[in-house]
Amino acid sequence: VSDTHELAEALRDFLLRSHRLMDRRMRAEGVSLARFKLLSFILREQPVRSTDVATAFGYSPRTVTEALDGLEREGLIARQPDPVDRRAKRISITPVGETALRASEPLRDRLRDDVFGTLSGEERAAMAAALAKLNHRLAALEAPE
Amino acid sequence: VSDTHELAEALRDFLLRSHRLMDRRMRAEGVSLARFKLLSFILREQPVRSTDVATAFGYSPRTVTEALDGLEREGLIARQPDPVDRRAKRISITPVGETALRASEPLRDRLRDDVFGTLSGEERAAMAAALAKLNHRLAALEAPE
DNA sequence: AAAGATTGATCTATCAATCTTA
DNA sequence: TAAGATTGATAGATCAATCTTT
Repeated sequence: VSDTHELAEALRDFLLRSHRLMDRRMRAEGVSLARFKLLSFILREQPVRSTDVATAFGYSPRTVTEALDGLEREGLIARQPDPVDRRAKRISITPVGETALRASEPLRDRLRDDVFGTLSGEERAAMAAALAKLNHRLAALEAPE
Repeated sequence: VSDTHELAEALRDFLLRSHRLMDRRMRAEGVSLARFKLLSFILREQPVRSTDVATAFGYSPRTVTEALDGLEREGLIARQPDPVDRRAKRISITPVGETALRASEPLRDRLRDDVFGTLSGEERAAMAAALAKLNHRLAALEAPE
């Protein structure tokens, strides 16, 4: 297939650089992008279990425990024993965590719009459609039974 | 700006998952995707310095030293003192490294074509054009003087 | 046996600091 | 002073193994 090489490179380049930019700026005024996403999810779905986070984000269990440890260490979330299942813990966001989340939200939105705003509505739609195809194909390759 | 949220999520989701897939499969028969890229560059440009690698990939110096340490530990590359600049080292690929690189190449190409092959030529071209715009915009934001 | 959570070892990446040489 | 390379501390992600409870 022609020209997939350059396309893949450009895609990876964009991810790496946009992630670096957003992370750097967001961290300076509150929470990193990765933490922002976790906190958003926890706020929306709380009380939530570790395994729910892993499923929702497609992360490995290890990644989630590690991330939650960090958030808990800084008092942004709390873990409490699940009253009905003694294997599980219920994760909730703290007032400190909610404040940090709210503080970072406008910056995140502004940066994202700054970047994606260079595309026209048609271009964004075309890109979304292409990504949907790609993600669908990827799902097929991941589970090749 | 409308619908940038879903677009950004889809993009991030695709990159995370495609990277995981390629890395898993490639590692099983040779080298990871990240190492593959480094080895390709070193093979093409050798003898090369650490700072050249950092510049070419947009990586931090720390990332490069760490990566080269790993490659050297497994005998895929060698570092030698630069004869004319005693601060520098010249990095070259070893026969073992070249073999590992060649072994992984077909797999990498096949996987990439498997994924991107679901898009038509027009779709790939549109996506490449959009990414070029995005990367250009990102560069402007990175250096905001 | 399977599910929920954690831990150990490792890779890829960052920032910030340091050391040597130019 | 600046450039080339390294090191220390840390974040974010993987796989594989373990421990407790269902």
